[in-house]
Amino acid sequence: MSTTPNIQAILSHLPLFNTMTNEELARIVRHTHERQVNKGEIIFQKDDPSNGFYLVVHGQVKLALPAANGTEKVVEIMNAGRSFGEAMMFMEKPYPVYAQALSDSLLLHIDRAAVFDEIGRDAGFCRKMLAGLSMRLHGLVQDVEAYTLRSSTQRLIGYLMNDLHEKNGTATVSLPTSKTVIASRLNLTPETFSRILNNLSSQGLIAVEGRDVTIRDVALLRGYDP
Amino acid sequence: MSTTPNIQAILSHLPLFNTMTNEELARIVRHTHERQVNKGEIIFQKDDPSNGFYLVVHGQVKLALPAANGTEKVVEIMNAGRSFGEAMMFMEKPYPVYAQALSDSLLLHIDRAAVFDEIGRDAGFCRKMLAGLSMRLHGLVQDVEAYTLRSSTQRLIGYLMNDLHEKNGTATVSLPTSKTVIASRLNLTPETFSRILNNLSSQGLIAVEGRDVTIRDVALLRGYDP
DNA sequence: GTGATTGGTTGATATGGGTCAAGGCGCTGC
DNA sequence: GCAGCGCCTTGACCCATATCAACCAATCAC
Repeated sequence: MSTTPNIQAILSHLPLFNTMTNEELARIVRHTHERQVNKGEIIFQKDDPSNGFYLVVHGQVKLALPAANGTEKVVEIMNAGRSFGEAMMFMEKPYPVYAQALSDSLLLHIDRAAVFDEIGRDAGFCRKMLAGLSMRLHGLVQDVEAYTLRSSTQRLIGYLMNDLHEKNGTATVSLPTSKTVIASRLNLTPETFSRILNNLSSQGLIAVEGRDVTIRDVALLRGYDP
Repeated sequence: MSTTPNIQAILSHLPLFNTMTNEELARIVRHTHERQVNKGEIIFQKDDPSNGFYLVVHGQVKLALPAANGTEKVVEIMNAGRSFGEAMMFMEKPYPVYAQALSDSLLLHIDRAAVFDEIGRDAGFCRKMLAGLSMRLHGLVQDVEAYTLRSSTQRLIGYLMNDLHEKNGTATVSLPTSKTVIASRLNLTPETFSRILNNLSSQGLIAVEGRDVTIRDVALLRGYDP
């Protein structure tokens, strides 16, 4: 017995699979298995070989690079609905990052074989995989732009802008995880992250309360200079 | 009359196309056109819409991001045989970078329509496109690692290591373009680039003569600390 | 040949963000 | 209730790399 939700039902709601016939989906499901991970658990290590890709059904996962003296650099924070590890499936290379659960999470792992098989049968699926990889690539170019061309304050503002649930004039962002992890994602130390929030607050541009950030004037913040 | 080489012949030697039948190739060729560009010429601007991808037949192209006060950040330097612009073809987004010829170059432009068409017919082709995108993605992750986790000296050494034509103990790298462009690629100012080369030289680890860098001891350089 | 332009080097100085250290606040466990 | 631990903040200081400025060498225009 298990609390297993219906894998096929889950997949059928995801963009990557939602145009598949039941028969196609069934083939995928046959090569999919669930993986329940606890907060802090490592999903795969850097340099592990890849034989499929993962989907976050619920929970939260980070991709990160090990850095000096046990520290890390967070590359991506992934919430429910996102997939990861596709790219390594198509190459003969091991994972260049490791994956760790930020909270208790339910993942699906889809075997490379099923994906390769389906690519051969379904050009639409192939195009979706291409689109997915293209999105990731685009995101990484944005990241490179941010890391190399923008100041720490600009990176933080950019992050808020992406995650904000735009209301009218005032907007709110709920940070999806700890400030330390987000700081790392933005290539900042927690200290600097804290100071920037503090600085923007004292200028009246934002208000911070725990993980909730209120943006007084979106346009003003977007145009912030230094 | 033209000095036009045979497009089909060129394509047939590239990994992406070399398993195609003549018929398949002919379809691609029908949607391919040459583009001769002079040194310094812009191939496309950031935010231009994409309707295909490019191949460098000969010459050299850089992808770059505009930065403050007319400067730029070089994202990638591409030599003959490389392709670029694939990812944007699969999304509804404009180019996130601009492309400029670093030397007089001959490019091929392959229309998105031909690619999409061929993806529908040839799963092998699709897999190769996926592999190509995956390689780019992997490269960008490496870049992110370099920018965020490594010192300027380590980035420069890493660059030399990738480009070296490994001999026995001693190795040689011929910088593929000006030091200024490579510096930008590594997210360094020309001044810092120059100083690092100088510094490594004075430690006897490398010898620099114009664009030729000789590495005395590859293992020693690879293990260099700061 | 001469001036102008491009690419590279060198030195002096500035600074953004990191590092180190200490302390606070709010959990969770018992 | 309080010990202990994560997470966050604050302050003092430091350092890697950028910036600014001057200059040199090679190449190019004509």
